[in-house]
Amino acid sequence: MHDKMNHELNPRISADCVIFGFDLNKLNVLLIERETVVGLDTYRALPGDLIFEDEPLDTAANRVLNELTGLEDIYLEQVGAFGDPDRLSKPQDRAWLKAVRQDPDARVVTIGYYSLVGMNNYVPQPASFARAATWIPIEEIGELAFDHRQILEGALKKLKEKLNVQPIGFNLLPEKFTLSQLHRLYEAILGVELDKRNFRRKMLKMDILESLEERQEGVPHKPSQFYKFNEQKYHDLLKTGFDNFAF
Amino acid sequence: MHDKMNHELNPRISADCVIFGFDLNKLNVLLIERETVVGLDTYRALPGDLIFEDEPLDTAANRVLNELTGLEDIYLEQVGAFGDPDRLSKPQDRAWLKAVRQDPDARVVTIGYYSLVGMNNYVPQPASFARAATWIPIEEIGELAFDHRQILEGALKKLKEKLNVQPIGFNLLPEKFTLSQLHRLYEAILGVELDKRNFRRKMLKMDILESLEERQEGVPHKPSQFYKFNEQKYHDLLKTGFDNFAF
DNA sequence: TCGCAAAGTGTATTTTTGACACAAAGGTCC
DNA sequence: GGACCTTTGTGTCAAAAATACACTTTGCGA
Repeated sequence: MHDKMNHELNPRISADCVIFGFDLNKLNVLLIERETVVGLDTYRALPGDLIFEDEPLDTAANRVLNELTGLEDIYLEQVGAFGDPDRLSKPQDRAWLKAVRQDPDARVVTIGYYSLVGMNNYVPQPASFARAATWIPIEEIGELAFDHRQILEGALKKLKEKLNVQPIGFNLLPEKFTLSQLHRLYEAILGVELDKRNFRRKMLKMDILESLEERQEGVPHKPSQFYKFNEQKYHDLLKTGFDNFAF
Repeated sequence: MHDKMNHELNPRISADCVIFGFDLNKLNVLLIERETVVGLDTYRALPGDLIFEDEPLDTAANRVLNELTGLEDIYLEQVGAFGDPDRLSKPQDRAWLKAVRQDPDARVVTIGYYSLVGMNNYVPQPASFARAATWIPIEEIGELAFDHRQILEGALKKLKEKLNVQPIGFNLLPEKFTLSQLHRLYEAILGVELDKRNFRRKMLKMDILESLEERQEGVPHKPSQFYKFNEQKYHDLLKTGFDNFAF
């Protein structure tokens, strides 16, 4: 819209990111702790901040995420807009806003995003106003700042829906993984038990996994086979028409 | 956030509505024509406008929709936020904004919504800056104002997804309808052909329709049976756990 | 070597899907 | 009133998919 770049903050619009991670056991979410305002407890929060005036929304989400946690180049999927006029009105949040925002009373509409990352190859690097950035198991997440709890619920709902339509779970796993890990991942996300044999049969029938020579080592039980996701086969499958990814 | 009401416009955030209607034959969308700016053709547009400063997003969407088309008390589902910095930069749009907006250069992020209404019991009543409000068959919709085309595509995608998860189609039909009408509706939304017998079998097996005594009259062929949607049975079904609504 | 823990595997039954064609009803037109 | 047109409404069979279910294998540790 403007010819010159305008990297001022847009005081009315922010982006918040729900980053899911999987530690091969439980589903986690990346949360930050804000710099403490003296004399007040502070909630954990989703990484998020105001966008720039001339910045596309998803670019902003990525930038903000990077500034607060060090995560880079993540594919973010939009959850939606959250715009309750009272969404910033909890006392702790008001205090924090007064401390850091130019216009702490402004109404801000936020755009929620979510993504999946492998917890292994990423160590949170808090910066900016994030005093800490930590993976928290999803069942242990209590109250969050602002309406972040609501954004989280929305993201989780979208994630579940998506998982029944696209085999996105691989983004949460290391490149090599076992079928049991994938199985646990599906159970963690969907929040239900899935029969082991039926899960394996269906997953393998999709023919988007490649079994590797390698097997687990040093485990005190039968070592399991490693697999990797075959993106090529997946795309071919989509082209030839396939839709039955649900469990 | 504020104690006193603040019905000023928020110059940065708008709401746009994609209203789907079904004329028992084709899927339509409710579009408005803006007041013409002298000397310029103008595109059709989705009903939409800036929100108020203290207004929840969905309230705003409903208000705006009502002001432009007369539609009232519609359940609107969010499509998402659309915030490309260049989304208002087409020349026709710029001219129109200059004519009507206080701050025509402001960057505006819009929140898209969609809904389904019965075309029968509603006649568009254009008002405000809408010179006309008209149902347009979805295949005949050409270029739209701003990024409204993109919002429309997004809404249609959500609608399809939703239809495979919830039998929402009934909202588009009169209270009494025939299975053929419902069949055509599904085909219109999903954009595919569905086998008549298989469609009927599956739909009836859900046991959420009630067949009425009444049949069609005055049609030059075998008259068809009327049905109505049984909301009670539908909710019971959800409680006992059912998920196979897809076609 | 015994025990433990998780991996890995097959079958039988039921349910769902998909493909497919013809008779029934009512109006229209001559 | 009979021929014809249009849309409704119906059943079966075969293939595919879902579900339920239990025991053997492997490797480590004690």
